[in-house]
Amino acid sequence: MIQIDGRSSKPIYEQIVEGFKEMIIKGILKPGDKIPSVRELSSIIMANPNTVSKAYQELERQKAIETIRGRGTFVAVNYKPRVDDEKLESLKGQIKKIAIEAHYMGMGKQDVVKMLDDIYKELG
Amino acid sequence: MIQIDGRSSKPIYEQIVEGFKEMIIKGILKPGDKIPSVRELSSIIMANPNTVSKAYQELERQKAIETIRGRGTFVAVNYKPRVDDEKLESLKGQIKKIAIEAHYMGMGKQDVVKMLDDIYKELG
Amino acid sequence: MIQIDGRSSKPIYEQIVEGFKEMIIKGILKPGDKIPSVRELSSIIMANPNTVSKAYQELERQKAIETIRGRGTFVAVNYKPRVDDEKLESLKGQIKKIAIEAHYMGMGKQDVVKMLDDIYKELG
Amino acid sequence: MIQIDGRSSKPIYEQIVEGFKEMIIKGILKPGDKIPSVRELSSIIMANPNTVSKAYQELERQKAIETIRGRGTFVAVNYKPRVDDEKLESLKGQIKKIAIEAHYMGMGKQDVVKMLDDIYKELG
DNA sequence: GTGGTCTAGACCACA
DNA sequence: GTGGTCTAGACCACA
Repeated sequence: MIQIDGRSSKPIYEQIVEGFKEMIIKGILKPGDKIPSVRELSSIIMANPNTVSKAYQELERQKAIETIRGRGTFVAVNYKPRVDDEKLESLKGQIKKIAIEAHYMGMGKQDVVKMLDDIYKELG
Repeated sequence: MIQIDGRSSKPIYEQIVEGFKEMIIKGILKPGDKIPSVRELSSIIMANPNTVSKAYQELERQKAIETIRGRGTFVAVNYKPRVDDEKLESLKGQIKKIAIEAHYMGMGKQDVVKMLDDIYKELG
Repeated sequence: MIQIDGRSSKPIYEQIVEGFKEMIIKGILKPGDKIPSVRELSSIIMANPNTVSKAYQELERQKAIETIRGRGTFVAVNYKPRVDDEKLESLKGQIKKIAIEAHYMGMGKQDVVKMLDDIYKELG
Repeated sequence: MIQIDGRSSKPIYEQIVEGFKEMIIKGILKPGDKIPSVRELSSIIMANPNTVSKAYQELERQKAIETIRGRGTFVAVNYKPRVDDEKLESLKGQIKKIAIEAHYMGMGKQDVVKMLDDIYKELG
């Protein structure tokens, strides 16, 4: 299901959040699909339930998933993109960072766009 | 000179590193240009000297700047891009994250490429 | 009849309790009216019978409904308001919380009173 | 400083969140004021640092406070009310609940408005 | 020192 | 069983 890299500098809860969002975008998980309970996932990926819980709460805050009392947790059915000024600014900052880093690796705009192409192919 | 945002979630030392690299790419700083000493910069941006020092060490490790004993610190003159496999993988990961986040903000590939265009215009 | 939102953060049994009290205040349910049995309601709203039972017990404790052995459950006929000090304090706390939250949404006292007006119109 | 009631059914972290917002509204804490560090407050109110941390993160998410790296945590200076549809709906629901509960305590609209008056006097 | 992350483990309300 | 809350305690990056 979700691949967790304990050696990564990226926090586990963040890997979980991104992992689910990626699977949803790829269509591996569809709106309305049930996802594992906190306890289930924590035992699967061998992480503490609190860590998984933190990830789920973040995903719920972002409206990517929703919990239905007594039924479980599901991929949100009515996700509406939220255009948040602050988030947009953050995204721009991240892109700028990538452009700079790419440049320092000898890569120009073409190369970055190429990588972007590959990513989008992977995401389907 | 360099803009530091203490409110940002991005560590200050990282902001310094990125700030210098950005100024170098934009040509505001040219190879051979002298940059402020750790003490100078730390007093200018009101940051802990240790923080500035850490940033300079990172810039030096990346060969973006070089220190000449007794003379000061300078923008590296003969920077050679390094195509590090590990870094390339990290870059790809960052781009994927951006694609996913953009998607969750209702933005598709076109929009991301558009933002990339703007960034490259800004970097000149 | 009663609308239950499993996605709400509000417990289902609480939604049932509030739902009945609202219908009674609105006059949709009148003193002496029969209400569904636990089993009936639980199958209607697709909830666990234990959940409905808990709600009914709470409503009974508050004297809003009463069960007559062998006959069924009914809206209480002679409801007497109870001015419980503890409850009054709790109510005040809830109102304070609303005032604070409203303030943080840029709403002043006027706006809250306006909302209160609307609510009372809705309740009839 | 902040009063925590361990006997309350309201979670400690929520009491902290509300407590700060109340003090800010009352003007006891002003924009730019420093608030205790997580560790300080946790030792003051004798709660676990994690609990305080959770409260601070929530306050930061709500833009009520902000952390400046290496300087500490402060009451936000540029708070802008956010008019969130969902939050507005939730507020309405809470007000309705109050109206219903008040009614069941024999209190009408006038009484609720009176309580609201008192609250706003207290908040200043 | 300061906050962020994580684990282990407990208790509780809810369904 | 399920998620939410909390404690105790550890480790780490950052300043």
